[in-house]
Amino acid sequence: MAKKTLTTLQTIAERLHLSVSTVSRVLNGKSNQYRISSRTQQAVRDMACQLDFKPNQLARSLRLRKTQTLGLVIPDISNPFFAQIARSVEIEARRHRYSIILCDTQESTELEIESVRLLRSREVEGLILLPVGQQSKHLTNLQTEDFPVVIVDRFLPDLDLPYVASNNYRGAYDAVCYLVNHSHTKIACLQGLPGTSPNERRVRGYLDALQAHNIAPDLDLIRGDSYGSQTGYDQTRQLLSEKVSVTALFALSNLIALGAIRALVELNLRIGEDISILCFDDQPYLAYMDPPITTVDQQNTEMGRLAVRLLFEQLADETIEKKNVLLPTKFIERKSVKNLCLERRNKCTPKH
Amino acid sequence: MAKKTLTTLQTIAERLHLSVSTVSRVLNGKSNQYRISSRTQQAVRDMACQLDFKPNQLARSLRLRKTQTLGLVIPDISNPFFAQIARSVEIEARRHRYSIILCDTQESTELEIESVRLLRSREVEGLILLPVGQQSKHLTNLQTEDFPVVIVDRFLPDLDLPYVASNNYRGAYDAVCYLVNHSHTKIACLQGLPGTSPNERRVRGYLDALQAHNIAPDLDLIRGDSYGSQTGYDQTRQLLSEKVSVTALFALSNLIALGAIRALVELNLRIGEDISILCFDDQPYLAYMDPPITTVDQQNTEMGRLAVRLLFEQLADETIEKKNVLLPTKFIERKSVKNLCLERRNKCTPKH
DNA sequence: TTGTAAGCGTTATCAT
DNA sequence: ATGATAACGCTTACAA
Repeated sequence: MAKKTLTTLQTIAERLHLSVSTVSRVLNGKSNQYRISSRTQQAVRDMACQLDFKPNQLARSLRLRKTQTLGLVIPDISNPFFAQIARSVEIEARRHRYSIILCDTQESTELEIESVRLLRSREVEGLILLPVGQQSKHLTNLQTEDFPVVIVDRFLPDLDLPYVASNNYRGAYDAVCYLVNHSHTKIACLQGLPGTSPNERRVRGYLDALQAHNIAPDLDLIRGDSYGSQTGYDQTRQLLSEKVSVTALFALSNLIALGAIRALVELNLRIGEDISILCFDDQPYLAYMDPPITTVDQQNTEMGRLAVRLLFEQLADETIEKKNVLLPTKFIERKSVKNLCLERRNKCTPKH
Repeated sequence: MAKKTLTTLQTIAERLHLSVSTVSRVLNGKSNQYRISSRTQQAVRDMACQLDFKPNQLARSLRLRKTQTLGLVIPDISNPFFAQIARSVEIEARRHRYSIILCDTQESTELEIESVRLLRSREVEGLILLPVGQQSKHLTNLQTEDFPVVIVDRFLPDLDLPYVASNNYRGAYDAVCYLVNHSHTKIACLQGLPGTSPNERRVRGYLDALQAHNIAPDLDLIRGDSYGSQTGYDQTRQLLSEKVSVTALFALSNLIALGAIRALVELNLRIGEDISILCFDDQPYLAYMDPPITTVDQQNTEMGRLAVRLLFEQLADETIEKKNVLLPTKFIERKSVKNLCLERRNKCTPKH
């Protein structure tokens, strides 16, 4: 194999009988500042181009103590919800000439711990962290060392780190109001991962909306333990074998809804007729189902962009003014909820 | 703000009145090799732990000329197909203790060029590249400098770089055979991005399958110019307004199918009854549509894993034996294709 | 207008 | 069994 002889400042300098400093200065656009002759400038540039010189960012980073790199820690990049966030994070970071090191934690706190350590070891300047979310103590030192970080989606109640998330409470509250206004009172809640903030907020919104309409919540109607589709399927089958009076399902993720829908189809229940369904996280296909599914959409792209923006604010300012952002959700009405009765109930307003 | 005073080998060495070399050796598990006293070993380890020492990988990489990093270049990470590949790449890389720098090229060759340059500048040891795929000359120097790289999904005919992709030709061929065996002869092909290898191979499979059954292909039935859903919608509307006799649609991506389905619904055509549809790229929701959609599934996870494996083979061996892999697709029969006639046609076998 | 030299944090080579 | 030193490729005072 041909010897891999890479081009460095040294190489260029030698060929032109110059010092590395001069070459470095030219290539960093400091020619004017150092009054480098235009002849030299041209020669350096030409040679750099000719040799296809690529500055070694490693050396640069080491010297400058600046890596132009952010860490992105995500529970499951193959989940479209996370993938959309990842995309906007990458794009926004690149706008600032930063690169992204990606870690998929596979929904494991253990891998999350390892990932954060790894990324810090690689001297990333900051972290965009979508935590698994059920534990938080492994993140306390990020706080005490005030290492630049922005938490996204699932935040940690007992940790005071800046975050950006959807207004899950409000989104759920509004959704349940919508159901109630369509005269549903027996509404099951197919929840995601208990103990994670989006889940807790949504469940709280569900409960509060019911109470605001003087409907006594039945805690037994809250079922499930993960954001995946299997749970949606299992819980729906189980539930409908017990509680036949349920008229609507509120699924806390689109995958849960997918599972639920399969169960309903198997049970020969017509969606939007025999039973209504409504779910969190819009995805393109939901508009194409039969019937199209009514959803609570999150602003994924905005979430990613904002996270990066907040991170850069931390990197720039000495004064880290902790700023948390809750993005509004967007209710998308389609055809999966039946209006059981034509007269509307009283209008509703959320508590928080 | 508290001064950011990071712990280095130096710090530990000073505190223990040792040299950095000794500390380095202990922390790199070379204690035995250098016969370091167990007392020293213990002291070093304790201090490292106490100070929460994280070795600076930048310095390490620079010195060792080994970054333990791969570059992943992807046209659109928010596309579930790509996201699934990305995930398996990340997981497989991590198994080898490698990190991933992610670049989303937004389907732009220009950004692809920039990304490759950037990644090489960051001294990644190898590249997993999912090219935009319509141009290739900007990648020739990867070949001439034999920089370790594996191309995934879309490969470049005039470039001799190792790749892993699905057997798109065979997948399409089989799918069209299936349609023909269900007595369809007027089959439209809703294609993706022309000029990209998966598209060309699939179209070729489509044509060959028709010819193998003595059906003269009508080139006017091949429509479309991108993998997105808008194309699927537009082309389907257009097509059905012109060619009413078409009985089946073969969509070359699931997004195209989604668009097509919307068009069909709007036209009041019942899928699997009035018209049949079949598409590439299985996604979870396709099983839940009404009717469930028959698809040609690709082994995304395997593709990512294999790509990393091929890349590591390159990194290990001096002898770069170029190895290309075509993964078989998997035909998933559901309910979206109607059998127009009960007697079957003759069995089919592909040409390649 | 350009060169010299120190240093970023690590590891490898050669001493002792 | 441990230490001193050079080097990885780059930037930046400080010289000249």
